[in-house]
Amino acid sequence: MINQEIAQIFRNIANYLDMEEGQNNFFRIRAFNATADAVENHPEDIASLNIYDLKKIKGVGDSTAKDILEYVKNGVIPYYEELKAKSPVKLEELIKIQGMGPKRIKKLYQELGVTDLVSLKLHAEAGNIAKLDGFGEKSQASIIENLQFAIVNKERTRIDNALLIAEKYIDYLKSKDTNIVQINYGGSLRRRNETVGDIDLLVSSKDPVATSKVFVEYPEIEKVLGNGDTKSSVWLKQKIQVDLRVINDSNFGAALQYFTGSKDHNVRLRKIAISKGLKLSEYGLFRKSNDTLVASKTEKEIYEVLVNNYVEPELREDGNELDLAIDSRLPKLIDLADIKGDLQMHSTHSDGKNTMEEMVLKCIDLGYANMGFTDHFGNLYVANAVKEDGFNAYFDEILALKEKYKDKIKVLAGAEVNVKPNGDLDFTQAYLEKLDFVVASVHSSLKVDLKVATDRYLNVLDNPVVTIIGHPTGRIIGQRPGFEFNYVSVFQKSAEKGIVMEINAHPARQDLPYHLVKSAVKQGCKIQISTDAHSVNDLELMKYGVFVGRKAGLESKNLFNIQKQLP
DNA sequence: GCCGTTTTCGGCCCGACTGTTTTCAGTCG
Repeated sequence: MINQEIAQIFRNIANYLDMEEGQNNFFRIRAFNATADAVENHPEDIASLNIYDLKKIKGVGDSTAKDILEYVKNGVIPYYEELKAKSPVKLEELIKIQGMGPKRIKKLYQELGVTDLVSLKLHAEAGNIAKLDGFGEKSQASIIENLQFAIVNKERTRIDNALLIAEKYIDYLKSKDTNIVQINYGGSLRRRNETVGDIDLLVSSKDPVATSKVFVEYPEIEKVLGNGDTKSSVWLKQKIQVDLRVINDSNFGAALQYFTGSKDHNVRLRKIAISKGLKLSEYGLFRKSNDTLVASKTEKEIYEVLVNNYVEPELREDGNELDLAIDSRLPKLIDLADIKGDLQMHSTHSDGKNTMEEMVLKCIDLGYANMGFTDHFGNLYVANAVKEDGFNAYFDEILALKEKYKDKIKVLAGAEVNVKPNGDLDFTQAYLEKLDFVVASVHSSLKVDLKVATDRYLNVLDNPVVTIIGHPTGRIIGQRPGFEFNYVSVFQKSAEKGIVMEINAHPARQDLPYHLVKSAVKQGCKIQISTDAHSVNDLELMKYGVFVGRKAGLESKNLFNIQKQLP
């Protein structure tokens, strides 16, 4: 995904414009920032879009669409290069420092000749900054302190880590402060995005000041970034920012709605409010004519007044979900209870940490109706894959467990078979035909062009033993982008052949990603959510796959039911 | 620069916090 990279460039452009002398750039600056947000939040890789699709993204217009195409083609945006060349200041590195914006950077350059982190440090330590108008001792001290933070790269945090951090923080707050009435996290974490930039906590409290104080006393804090009566921010040792808002309990719903976003969703919802003679803010939904309160206590009331139906947080992205709500066509989203089995897991036969029996017992614990072993098959050296001579030992153990636990769970014999570059399966077909099901997964030749990747899948789909395509894009979040293929033609063919697309629930994969799940379902594919567990504990990662499914609008009827396929 | 159910021009969100002011500018979300 190139989105983040391009978004950052548009932000930098906005910041350079903000530094320009006397120009009235206010709205252009805002437009560039809006484009940056739009690009960053767009679920598809924008490198794969043409000019028409780019311009369909709200916030991307003629000029920025051309910039994006230029960047994808040549790796530079000429206008940005011009701005950089014209400016003596290394804005990109200075702006990373908390509290430094375009105006201050400009002033420091004009008065002291600060152009980069080195000269900034020099002047701060020499005490020159405190002498400037608009700066003081505190600003100078904070610059010195924050200089070390500029080096910390603010990477996005994977949802599983963010969720753990948020839940732990909430537990701490609840245990230390009895003034708290309601507490929840909002933002992209609540919308279940695959990664989050920061964590937003929302609290209603009988004593906001006391709650804010408890918030900044959390032992995991590395640095308090701000601390007011109703709003505070901290940077944790886990390298993630957490923002707190404290509000009245009577408008908790309105505030939660507001702070859950997304921005696009909220903008559209506010417009709907206006069209009904109402106005929506974090303080509630009000009648515009006389400011009387219409709703604020719960999100549900607000949504019901505005769009007839409650919209689940996972769906609140581009605003189109509001049309579905108005027409009462929202999907009834799956939840964890709809998951009846797990069809991708590994045991000690390949690279798993637990024995088959330990895995079976855990799946019984989880209340599943079925489970399938899918140890690696083929020439996957790193994964200690099962070879032809190991097949019987593998298969017989599953048969024994199948018999032993037949009253409690249906144990299935499967395999995760490696797909060769040409789309053939890397195992003797006659063995595979004995299995209950086969997951075909690509583990190598990940860097191929679209045509090769598409043909590879089209060939896999012709093999009658294949039941499920495992982690279809091959991506690892934060490490590698995965390969692209012609989604529509592959999904169409898999729907025709009754071959199922996987949502690999492992938080490092979340593959298919939600926008591709949408596309697969649109083409008629069934979806299987599996954990790809390599240990007993990994079997509990299922919820992350359910999050992806919910974001995609998945209903239980879209889920694969292997029981129906078996004799 | 972007946008449009008042559409090709004329609008474009705003409030909390901080540090510096003595009523506000800059930053941030």
